[in-house]
Amino acid sequence: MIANLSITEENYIKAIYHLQQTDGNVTTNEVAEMLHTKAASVTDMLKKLNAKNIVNYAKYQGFTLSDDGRKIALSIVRKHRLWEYFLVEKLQFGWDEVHEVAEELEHISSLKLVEKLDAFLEYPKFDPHGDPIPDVNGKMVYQPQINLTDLPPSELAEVTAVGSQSTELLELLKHKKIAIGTKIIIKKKFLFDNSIEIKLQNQAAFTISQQLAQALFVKKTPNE
Amino acid sequence: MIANLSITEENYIKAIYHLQQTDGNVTTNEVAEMLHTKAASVTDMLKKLNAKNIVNYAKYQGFTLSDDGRKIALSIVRKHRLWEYFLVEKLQFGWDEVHEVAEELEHISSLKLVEKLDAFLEYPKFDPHGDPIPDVNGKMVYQPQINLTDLPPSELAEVTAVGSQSTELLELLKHKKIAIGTKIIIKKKFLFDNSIEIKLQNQAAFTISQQLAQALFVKKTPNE
DNA sequence: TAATTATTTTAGATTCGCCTAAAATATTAT
DNA sequence: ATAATATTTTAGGCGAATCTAAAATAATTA
Ligand SMILES: [Mn+2]
Ligand SMILES: [Mn+2]
Ligand SMILES: [Mn+2]
Ligand SMILES: [Mn+2]
Repeated sequence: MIANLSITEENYIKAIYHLQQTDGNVTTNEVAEMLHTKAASVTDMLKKLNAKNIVNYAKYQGFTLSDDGRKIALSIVRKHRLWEYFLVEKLQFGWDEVHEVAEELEHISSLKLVEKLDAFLEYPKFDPHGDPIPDVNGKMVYQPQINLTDLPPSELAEVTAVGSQSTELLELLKHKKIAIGTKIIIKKKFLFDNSIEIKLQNQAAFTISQQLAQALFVKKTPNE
Repeated sequence: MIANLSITEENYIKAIYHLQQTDGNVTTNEVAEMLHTKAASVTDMLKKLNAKNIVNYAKYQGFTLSDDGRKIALSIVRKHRLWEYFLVEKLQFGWDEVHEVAEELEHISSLKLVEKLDAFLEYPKFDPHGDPIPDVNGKMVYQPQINLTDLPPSELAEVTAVGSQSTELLELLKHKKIAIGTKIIIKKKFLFDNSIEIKLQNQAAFTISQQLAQALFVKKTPNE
């Protein structure tokens, strides 16, 4: 059951995992776009992963991860998010700076390292972007959250996650002083451009774009 | 000046660095042996590194690192030893378990990561095996130390470093309760097999082999 | 349904790191 | 100095991961 995969193979497996979270069945072009490579390269890799029983693949039909594939993907996601947590909490990185570094660290193979790191960090449940960290067995906390655009006006909510790790998004959030845990109330929705007027604690209300609202996930907070 | 080297290239550069510490001029076969590869592969890589001005190489003449090459090597050694320190001091690894993991971690490219890690560890000067950690500028503490075989009898000394990171050596040292910092006195040298009778604090004297003695480096301690 | 367009796969090359076998060069022994 | 041996380099090839261009298949549109 011990995998011994190349960094490239691991990156493909993780990409397929993330794509099938939203899409179900994954396509060649989606993977190519996500990994900044070409469709032909993806097909080559799919044949390899299929031969290793990591992916269920039939020509022209799309594909999904096998059970083994999903386990591997979860172990990579686990490492990625644990390292991100380490970078932010222990090394004082900004939450907008950690993704690229974790992209490398997630490929360090030592199992012992992951478990010791997890213990050192005291078994965190969420990474700095609000995404759940799988445990040793691949289990993670399900956080019931909704998109900010689906939050009704006047209800207090708390930011739980962001929809992407792009520098651009995180830069904007930093400027607007919005982070994981920030309390938010929707004041008004504008139908013209789907922009939303929101209010944070101890701050004047301001308006954010539809794009930004869609990138924010929240959970409703008991209005104490 | 930014390098962007493959992991393989980095491993060659580090190997050449270590070999030239003892040998001065380095040979193809030495590198091949250290990296468990073949002489022909080393020649291929030397051409590449020569083209990048990382090594001074002339056919059949042996080679050394260029100034650039040395800088690169030092930055890899710095990362390797910082990570080893991290693994032992923060994650509670044994000193005999960290070398292989650091062999991977040393290739993580983020400069910011190294500096933040160094700060987090409070700028350690030596790794768990007693080897000095280069600072950002490649400078490291010179520790005047001698081989245990050169220590005169009856002089109190302290173990400062070990000559290799092999599991076999570290296992033996653990069993004999010898570590970095351990105080040692030589009781007697046996000419027949160059074995040495030594005594540690609060322990009965025992004899160690020539091979083991050669793997230990010490500094003389003011006999308070 | 048939034609057009989009997607996916194959074919054929390229680069990197590695190998074995043979040739070139250097070293050592006679 | 010449021969034998050791070391290093070259020649030629292989697998992994990538690419472009062309062919195969699927999906969409007319
Ligand atoms: Mn990655
Ligand atoms: Mn994250
Ligand atoms: Mn290495
Ligand atoms: Mn070390």
